[in-house]
Amino acid sequence: MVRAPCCQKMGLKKGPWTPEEDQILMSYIQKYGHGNWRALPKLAGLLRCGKSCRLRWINYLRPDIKRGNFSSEEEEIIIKMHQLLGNRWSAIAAKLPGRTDNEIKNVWHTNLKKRLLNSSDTKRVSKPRMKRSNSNSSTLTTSSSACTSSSDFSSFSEGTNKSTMTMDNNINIIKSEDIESVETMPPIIDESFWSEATVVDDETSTMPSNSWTISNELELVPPQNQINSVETIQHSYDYNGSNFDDGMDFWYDLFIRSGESIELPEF
DNA sequence: AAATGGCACAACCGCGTCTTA
DNA sequence: TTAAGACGCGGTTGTGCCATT
Repeated sequence: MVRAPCCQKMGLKKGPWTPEEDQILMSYIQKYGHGNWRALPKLAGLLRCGKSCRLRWINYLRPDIKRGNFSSEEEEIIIKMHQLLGNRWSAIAAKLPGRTDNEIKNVWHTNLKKRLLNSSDTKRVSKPRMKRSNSNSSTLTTSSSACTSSSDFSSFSEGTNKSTMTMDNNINIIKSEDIESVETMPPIIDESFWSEATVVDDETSTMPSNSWTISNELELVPPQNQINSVETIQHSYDYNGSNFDDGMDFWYDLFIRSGESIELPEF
């Protein structure tokens, strides 16, 4: 399939928007809505491509855009969410009403990233991964491929040849060729895995020895009686999974409550 | 005062995903 | 089921402003 470039038509304007163009776009959308972005510029009388109009509206003209510097609270949320989600700017933006993904991305690259690098060498910044004790770590992958369905994970248990196996809620599974024994597979996890997870206060609760837990370092810790299993089977969180938003509120809450650990349901 | 470098922000580009016919 | 179009996202680039030399 051949994709026609968005702005292939000659004569379409590029570059900074003028106040007049802004006005035209704003009044058109306020009057008719944006509908079909591709058709919008023609209908509105703008010499821009639909993509450019969409971006201008979303990043600048929308009435609910919040202007001004980011508050320290907002920056804190961005940092924490970035630890959790990686460069999923739109997902991060969803947690900051009035802020756009582009804006957050800019703030991150020009400000927060450097600050974080300077702040501490020891503090964890990278994507958290499950603890692993397998020395053959180089064979493991952290694919960013999108999760598809929990059945993928089930089929993995049956010993397919897929190079990477993924499942809902973004537990990403390593290459099947790294797996030596099906007996060492972790239990199959379905959608209830996350929704049933509960937050446990470290101060007052004792973790059951047969439950998987998430440490304050956000690493998935196996139950003590399954420690040996994780020598051959490893999970890692897939922050780029396209279905991740479903469970994001849960993770967001977890981060906001940083310092607590959570208990996952028994498999 | 002019030149230069760095920063912040807006906008573009390419690609993956979703939707529709 | 599949091709085509539209949308949305993340990476990158361009540009203007400001501080420094």
